[in-house]
Amino acid sequence: MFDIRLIRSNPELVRAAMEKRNAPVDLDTILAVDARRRSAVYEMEQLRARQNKASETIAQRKKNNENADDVIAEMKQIKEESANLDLIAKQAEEDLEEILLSLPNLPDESVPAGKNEADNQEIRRWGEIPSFNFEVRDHVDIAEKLGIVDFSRGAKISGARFTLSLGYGARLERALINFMLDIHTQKHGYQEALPPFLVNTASVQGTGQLPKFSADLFKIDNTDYWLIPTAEVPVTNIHRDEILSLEDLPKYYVAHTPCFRSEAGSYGKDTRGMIRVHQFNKVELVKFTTPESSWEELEKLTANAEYILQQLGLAYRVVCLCGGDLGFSAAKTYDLEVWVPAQNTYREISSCSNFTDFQARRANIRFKRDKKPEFVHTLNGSGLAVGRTVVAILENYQQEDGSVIIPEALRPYMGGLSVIPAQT
RNA sequence: GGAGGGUUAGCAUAAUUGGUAAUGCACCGGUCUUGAAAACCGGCGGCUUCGGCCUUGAGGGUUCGAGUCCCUCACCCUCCGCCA
Repeated sequence: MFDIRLIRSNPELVRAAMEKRNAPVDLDTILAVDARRRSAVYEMEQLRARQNKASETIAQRKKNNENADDVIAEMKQIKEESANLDLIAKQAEEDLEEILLSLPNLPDESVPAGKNEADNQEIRRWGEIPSFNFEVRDHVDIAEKLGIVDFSRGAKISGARFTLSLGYGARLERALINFMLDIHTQKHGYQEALPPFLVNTASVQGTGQLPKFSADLFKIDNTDYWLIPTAEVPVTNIHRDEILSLEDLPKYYVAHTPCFRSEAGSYGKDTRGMIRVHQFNKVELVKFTTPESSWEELEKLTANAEYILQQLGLAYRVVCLCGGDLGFSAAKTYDLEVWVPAQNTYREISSCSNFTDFQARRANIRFKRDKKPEFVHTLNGSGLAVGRTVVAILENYQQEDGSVIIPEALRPYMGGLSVIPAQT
């Protein structure tokens, strides 16, 4: 949520920031709505003040057993006047709120300018891209041959963009989930959370998916429940409408949940395989921090996600999203992109963002260190997207005979298995 | 699903027939003190055009006036029923 006072006091800064995002806004209209709202509210308050005075008089007279009919008559008249004013003021407030809720976060100064994905800035690379002396297969071929993912039955049970993992495929997902959770809880100091997968409208608005992006979400009919598109939603909302104490910060949570996405508008994109599906597993990292420490915490969070890829021996690069590619709520985002051999390119496997006080303002998450409560900063990042990690492992560790080597760090979680054997 | 009880500031607790939210703890500032504690004084939810306005789970209604009465909804607790 945007702070209207920032727009009032520094419209040029806001204008420049939104241009960087490639999402120019009509600040004059906003300021006009704000002015309208302020004068309407002021007018209404003046009338209220009269009302309160008269009301006091009535109470006083009644106490003294005096007649108050004249004042009551006056009050009735004021009431009629105020009904209309009240409506105007409320409408103006709603108008402004609607606009403010639809404004994206301000990008940080360090975010590179740019229109889209092509303008993102590569920060660093890690690991060696594997070379194969045979024709590489994509994860769909590999998985089907191994009998560990059944795409057609996934489609039969539910529809397109749903997968059914079986045997070692299901085991591999479970192993990855446990592996990631163990590292983040034991090595990186995150508290494990297992949140609800259905959340109410207030929660989805708190993290910024609503009201603008309802089309990306699944909604349960006849209820106020939405399927979570990421654990970010329930976990960030753990502290909605709360005031934390300074000693509570920073707070680290890690959660594994399935994620549900409608993928509206992605027709024709990644239609094959498990890169883009309606339901996938993800281990998510969420942080609540003080404003002054959030940038440092973003670097640490990103490093925590990278550590998983390093342990798995998967080559990746870190990319800083440019203004035009930045998500609605984020002030800055690093994407981790893992090497996908069959596509001969890097693909997103984690997205680590600092939301500054944007979500905290919407969800009313504060902390107290002096007199006044202040908004916390929230951050989150995938640590990692499990389905895409499976894709990366299958493709990067494939062997000519169709078998797939299990990365060493993962073997304890696979009952000691070192290779998913080829089917004969 | 049924019956009953509840939701007031960071926390905890008040508020005759409807008369305009009181108090304690915690916290912050001050006085006092070598320093601290205690005591005392002030502050202690949001907004403000500094006149004020708003705030008792949410939204409506009745009324000149609602924490209080009525309706709808959410959540919590207890019991009954059903259930993995």
